[in-house]
Amino acid sequence: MNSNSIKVACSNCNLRELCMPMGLNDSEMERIDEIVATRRKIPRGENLFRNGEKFNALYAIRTGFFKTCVSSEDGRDQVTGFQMAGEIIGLDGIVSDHHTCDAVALEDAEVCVMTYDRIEELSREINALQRHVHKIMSREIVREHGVMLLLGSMRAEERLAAFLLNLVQRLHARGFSQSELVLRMTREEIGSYLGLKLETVSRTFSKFAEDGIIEVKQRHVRILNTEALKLLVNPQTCQ
Amino acid sequence: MNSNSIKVACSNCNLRELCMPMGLNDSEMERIDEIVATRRKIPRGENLFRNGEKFNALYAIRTGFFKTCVSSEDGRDQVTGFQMAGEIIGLDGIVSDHHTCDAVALEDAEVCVMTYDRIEELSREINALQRHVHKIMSREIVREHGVMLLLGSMRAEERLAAFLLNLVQRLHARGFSQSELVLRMTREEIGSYLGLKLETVSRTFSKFAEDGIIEVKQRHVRILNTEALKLLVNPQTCQ
DNA sequence: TTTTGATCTTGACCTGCGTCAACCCAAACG
DNA sequence: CGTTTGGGTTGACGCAGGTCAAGATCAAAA
Repeated sequence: MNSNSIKVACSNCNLRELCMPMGLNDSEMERIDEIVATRRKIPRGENLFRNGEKFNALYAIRTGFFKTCVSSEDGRDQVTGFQMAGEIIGLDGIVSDHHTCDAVALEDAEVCVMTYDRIEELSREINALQRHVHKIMSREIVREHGVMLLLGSMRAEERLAAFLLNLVQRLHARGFSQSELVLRMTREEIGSYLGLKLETVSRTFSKFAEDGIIEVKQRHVRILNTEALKLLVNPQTCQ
Repeated sequence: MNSNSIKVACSNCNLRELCMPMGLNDSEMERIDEIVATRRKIPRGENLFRNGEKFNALYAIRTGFFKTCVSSEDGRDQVTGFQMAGEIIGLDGIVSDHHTCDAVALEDAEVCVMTYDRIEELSREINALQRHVHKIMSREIVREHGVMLLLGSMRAEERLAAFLLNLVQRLHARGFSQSELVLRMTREEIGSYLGLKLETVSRTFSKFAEDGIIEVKQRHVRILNTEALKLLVNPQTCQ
């Protein structure tokens, strides 16, 4: 019984509302614990998985921050998302049994490794888990719809405003400030995600700062006027 | 026993490889048939479902052609996909129990209504179905990654080329020509999907036609030079 | 402490696509 | 059979954001 063995259990993980189904009875909870085969630490800058690798597990982020990105054959790169504690990555691998994107840790991270076989097995027996898995995938589809809307129809300021609001909202749900955040990614990565060049991201940050909407010092951002950001994203509605 | 009653069965549907799992034994196949509760016809221009409506079923397209679109509160609109026979729509509704986008028939269509409760139930018992459902959702996630790459990093010509190639490829898989297609959507809908204005779509079609890559007559498109299109999408690679 | 390399900022200029407007075309209809 | 109407095309022009280049800033290494 080393110090790790008690920690590897969803039932006493403080992130369980984020990545596990709710309303389980004790025996179900016990079984769910079996899903997490092992933990894995990923130092900043390293890959959790790479495009082309064999898929065999989903990962629940315990600590740290990731980006996922796809790339076309000719080297074009697109960040498809930023993931934080409690979120699940690896869903892209199910369809072809191989991962189709890269997942890179943007800070030292630790993930729970959940083998897909075990998830399949258990979700046949525990209805709540089955539904939960479906919901996680559906949520990802809906999130991506939102990104498509952003990439397809918003201007630079709107994109960056939406991005910041989304980030603080998710951080807030994890107990962090509603108005202050530390960006774990570079301007270039933000730009890639938002379909902008890094210079445009930088300029837009400066513009927001000039307008008194935010304060920026390198990767530290303080939101001074949330309403103004919301207004930027939804010009007509909030007037 | 009316003429309809024999038709409502996946086991003798010619689209079954497209929307159902493979390698089932007879008794499993029989059970799968139960998934399709009913069929529904949607005339051109009508909605299969709308944003906000209660979710309770997924739909397999039997005939016809759909678009799905999301819209922001301030009326911005984004086409998130075009779906054809054998494809499944409605996955967006699972996460919140309500649909989060609109599905509109672009030509008279018929869908198989598969209630979600029944899918859940059966996929607990039939492993192949469970895996199939997961794969369908994962495939949608991967598809959307591709769209994000397109929207985030491609120029107009590249986007339209990728769009055309994707369409013919899917049509070809359904037994249609590799080089000829009839667009079921307007220039504006193509533009919305690709993050372009309809004028740009029209101009780019004309440009392709001038360059001898395609022939366009209204919504009829004939691809004269597939390689040129591929080259546009992947400038470096295919040289 | 200095050096180095990565990241970020800012300016000047350019261009791809959006905007606006006029016109064309074909199917639907009285 | 002319008219209407929704969709498509094309041109002229402007601008948001890309490109290129020069510094600034900061953290890690030496």
